[in-house]
Amino acid sequence: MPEIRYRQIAEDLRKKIESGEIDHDTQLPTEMELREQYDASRNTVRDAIKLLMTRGLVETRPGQGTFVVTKISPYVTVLTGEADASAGQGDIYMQEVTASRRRPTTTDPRVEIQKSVGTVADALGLDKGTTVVSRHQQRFIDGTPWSLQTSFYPMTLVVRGADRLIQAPDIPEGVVAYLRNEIGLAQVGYRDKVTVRAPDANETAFFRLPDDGRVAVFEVFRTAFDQDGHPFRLTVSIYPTDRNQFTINVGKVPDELRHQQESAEIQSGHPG
Amino acid sequence: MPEIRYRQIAEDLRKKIESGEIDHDTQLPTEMELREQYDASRNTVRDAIKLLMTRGLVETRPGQGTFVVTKISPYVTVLTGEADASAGQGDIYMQEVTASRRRPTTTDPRVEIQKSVGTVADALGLDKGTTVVSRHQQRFIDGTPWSLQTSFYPMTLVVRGADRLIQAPDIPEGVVAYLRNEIGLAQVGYRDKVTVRAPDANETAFFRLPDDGRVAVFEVFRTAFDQDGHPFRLTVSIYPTDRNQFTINVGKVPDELRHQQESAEIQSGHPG
DNA sequence: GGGTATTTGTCCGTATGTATT
DNA sequence: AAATACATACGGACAAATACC
Repeated sequence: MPEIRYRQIAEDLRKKIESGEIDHDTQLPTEMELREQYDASRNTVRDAIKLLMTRGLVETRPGQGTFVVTKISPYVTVLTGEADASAGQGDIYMQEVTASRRRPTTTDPRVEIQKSVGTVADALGLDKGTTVVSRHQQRFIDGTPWSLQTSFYPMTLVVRGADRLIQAPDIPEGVVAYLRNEIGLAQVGYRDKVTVRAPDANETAFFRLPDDGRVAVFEVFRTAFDQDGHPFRLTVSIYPTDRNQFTINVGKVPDELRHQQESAEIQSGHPG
Repeated sequence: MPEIRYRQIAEDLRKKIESGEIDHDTQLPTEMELREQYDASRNTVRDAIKLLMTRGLVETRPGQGTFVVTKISPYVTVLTGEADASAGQGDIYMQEVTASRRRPTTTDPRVEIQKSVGTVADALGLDKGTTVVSRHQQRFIDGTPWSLQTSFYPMTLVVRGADRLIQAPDIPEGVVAYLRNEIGLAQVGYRDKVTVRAPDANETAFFRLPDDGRVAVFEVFRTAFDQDGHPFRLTVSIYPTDRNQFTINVGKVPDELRHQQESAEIQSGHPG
């Protein structure tokens, strides 16, 4: 154990939190009170609190105090669906297994024509700088920001006749079904790559994350393949790690009986 | 943009880093130099550096300086293998697609008899407190800590004849193959749940992570099901998020041609 | 709405400790 | 042993956000 003051204080507070002595969503003593309790300076107490913050145990609210964070029941996304997913609701082809009545809503896609950068060109098997169509959406669950999603398609698909990719703000039957019906392009499989990184400024704002990099985000790259084994779409989805989890089913698995924990809590909800 | 001094300084440094003006693995100006450059106090400069640290852009080394972090090429783990995985090498049943010559090594399992806690009992469909066998392993790639893995089996499997679960330190043909041959229990599928959380003290030490909670860990729960649709194993695997990534293949996907980036770097290697 | 007390956020200066070269 | 650079700890001052009257 370190003899360093602010770590000792943080350790002591951590124990009190995890033992339940200080309950969820309740307030810690103020910095002045802690300063007296531990006979340390206010800055040292603040260093201890900062440590607990990066560890995700507490949060501070200016003008109010320091509070033990409330765990929110996570959104569950199943990454293994049908390979030929004709899931039907526009670009939302990832199936969601969530608690009862949770329902995702989605903004209309923002459609752009772009030069493909390295990552996109790489995944789609194109040369860097090739023109691609991007369709960007914000997704919410019960009104709270859930995910940012951008799909990239080679411009050649539009040339081949799928012109609604760049026209229609929304494609009700789903892009996969549309491409199959319109130009005979079928999705036979996809590959997901899941990584974690710090959020950028846009993501921090949209998800209302703390503006230091404490809460990381999942970055899911989904590359879809057609009947010839060629990639024809890259979808990049971003999810905050503090309220999301993924499920992957392989082989024969029973349906998930979702024993919903009673302690289901309202979305944390900084009053701000 | 905020008029807050330490955020301005952090922003300015971030731009210089991301524009490449300060290259990877090179040193930033010292705190004293930054103090003069920005005409701020040393503490304010340090606040800026702390912000860049939680965002994972720089790292500090006492006695040396502040350095731009070097991204390390990630270990890639494929979560979708064969449902009846008889993968052959003991408890390592997750297939690894990694750069050339990377090879995992594994410690002998530490075998324990435990009372199942909530999570384990839940996943295995047992009552809380039921006896289970746990087999814990540390896994390395090229000698660097890669993953911590613990598998839980109901004690009833041992009663049914699979006594090497509690005896043998290692089961060369793999636990799945052993259970099939010994007691006719076949794995027909599994379900993975992937979450991210802050590391605990053990994990921080084993992975040699910074001792604040900056670097989170993946927590992968794999529940394996037998031919009757009953869960018979829970495996919990921990991976640091800063050097791991997961791949999920669904449907028909081409083999991955791993265009290894030339910039492959040695493991970051805090000299500590 | 306004004013005030409370609480955290920012910024400064200084001193001393610890790790590395 | 000495110099350098970051880490810890203290104290003080003022700003900003919030709650309450």
